[in-house]
Amino acid sequence: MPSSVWLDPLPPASPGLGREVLVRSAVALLDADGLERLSMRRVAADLGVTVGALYWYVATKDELLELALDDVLGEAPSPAGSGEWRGALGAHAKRLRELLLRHPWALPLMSRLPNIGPNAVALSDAALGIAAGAGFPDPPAVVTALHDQVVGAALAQAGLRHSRSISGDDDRLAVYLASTAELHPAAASAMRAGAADDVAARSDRRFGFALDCLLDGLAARLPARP
Amino acid sequence: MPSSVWLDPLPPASPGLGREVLVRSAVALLDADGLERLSMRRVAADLGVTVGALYWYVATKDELLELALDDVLGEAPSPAGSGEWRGALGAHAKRLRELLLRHPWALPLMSRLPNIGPNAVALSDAALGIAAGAGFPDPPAVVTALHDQVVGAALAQAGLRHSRSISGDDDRLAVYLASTAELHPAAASAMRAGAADDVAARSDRRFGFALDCLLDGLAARLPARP
DNA sequence: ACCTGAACACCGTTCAAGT
DNA sequence: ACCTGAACACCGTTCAAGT
Repeated sequence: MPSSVWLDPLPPASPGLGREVLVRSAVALLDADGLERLSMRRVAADLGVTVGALYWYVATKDELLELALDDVLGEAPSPAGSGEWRGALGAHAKRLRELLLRHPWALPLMSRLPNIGPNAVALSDAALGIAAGAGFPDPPAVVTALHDQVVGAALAQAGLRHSRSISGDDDRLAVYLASTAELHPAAASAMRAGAADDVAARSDRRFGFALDCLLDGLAARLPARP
Repeated sequence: MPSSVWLDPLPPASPGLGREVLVRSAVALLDADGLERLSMRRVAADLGVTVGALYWYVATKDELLELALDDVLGEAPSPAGSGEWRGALGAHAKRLRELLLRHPWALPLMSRLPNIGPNAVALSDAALGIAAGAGFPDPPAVVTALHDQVVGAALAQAGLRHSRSISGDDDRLAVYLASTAELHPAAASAMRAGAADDVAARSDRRFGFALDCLLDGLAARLPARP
């Protein structure tokens, strides 16, 4: 029976540890060591407490992760509603991408957990408001298109870090690339370029390109204002 | 010291279990129960063998996951190079999306593992060929834009399944929605719609919309042919 | 060459018992 | 109300020992 933390009544403010303390510790550990290395026991150790104590504040590890996910989503300032829609939505997308690159552990969580926390809601509400204000007939479709591009780009960039970490000092990669280059030259040369050291800058450029294309396509579909 | 299965020499064909058997079992279990429930011990049980036996064929669980990821990537037929680029790239994106929706466990893996296997390479090589043939000055940028849109859409849809699974029978969701509707009416009504039962169809429509916008933007940037 | 059996250091979660 | 201590059923990985 799947559920979500956000559906339960808020716990009373307490003299004990408190939920926020758990979440702060979890986010810090997540940022430092990644999703795979986070364990309830590590959070407990970080807080100088026994594992069992955590279960007073949180029913399950997934609940804690839900809270951590929404917590970092709060880092993005709600986009300003004023000004022209294109700049506003573009800036919103860029801020969201930077947030996700700062907290890459949040990406896999979005496919596993509800993600209906208050900060997620506030974020998408603001974006929906901009799209509606611009006159788009289906604001959720617009926001989804942008959101998906951002998440996909952040996920790909997180994945690139792993390909890159094995490329520098390892010449087994060179022989693998040489072997694939015969059948698939274009992909092999793209991978070779991926092993270079300006990955972050190139990812930035490519995201900007994709975002511009998407916004152009959206603009072309905007009905004329009355 | 991170590495990848693909950099190691191929293991000899053997009379024993064989790598392919492990991978087939892993993919089947992954499809049935998801990433979180996959364990080496379950794979071993599925094959009627002891856990330790698996480590003769695979150095680590992550290696097995790398193999499983590339295995399902082989399900997508390489896009046909002939015909006009827009239809070819659009069909490619749609096939990739369907594949990822069939194997949602592959999505989080792409942010954690190298993903440089032969099927991944073949897939992107074919897409790069189409973009290059169309005359785009930077084919990787084109393929990345499409790929990211696909992955983001698939990830969001996988996440929606979780929000939906708690919504049907639970009226705590109704009170949560009511409470957020005051501050964030647009997002709340979008979430309410997300609880309806045509999620898959609406995700299909929205992905088609985003894809069309993106392709329009790309087409507008295509230099005139000589 | 391939596999078993048993061990090691971890997990998430539960729950009596303390304070 | 909050936390400890200890237990339970799991993990991934290693490795001697068997065949």
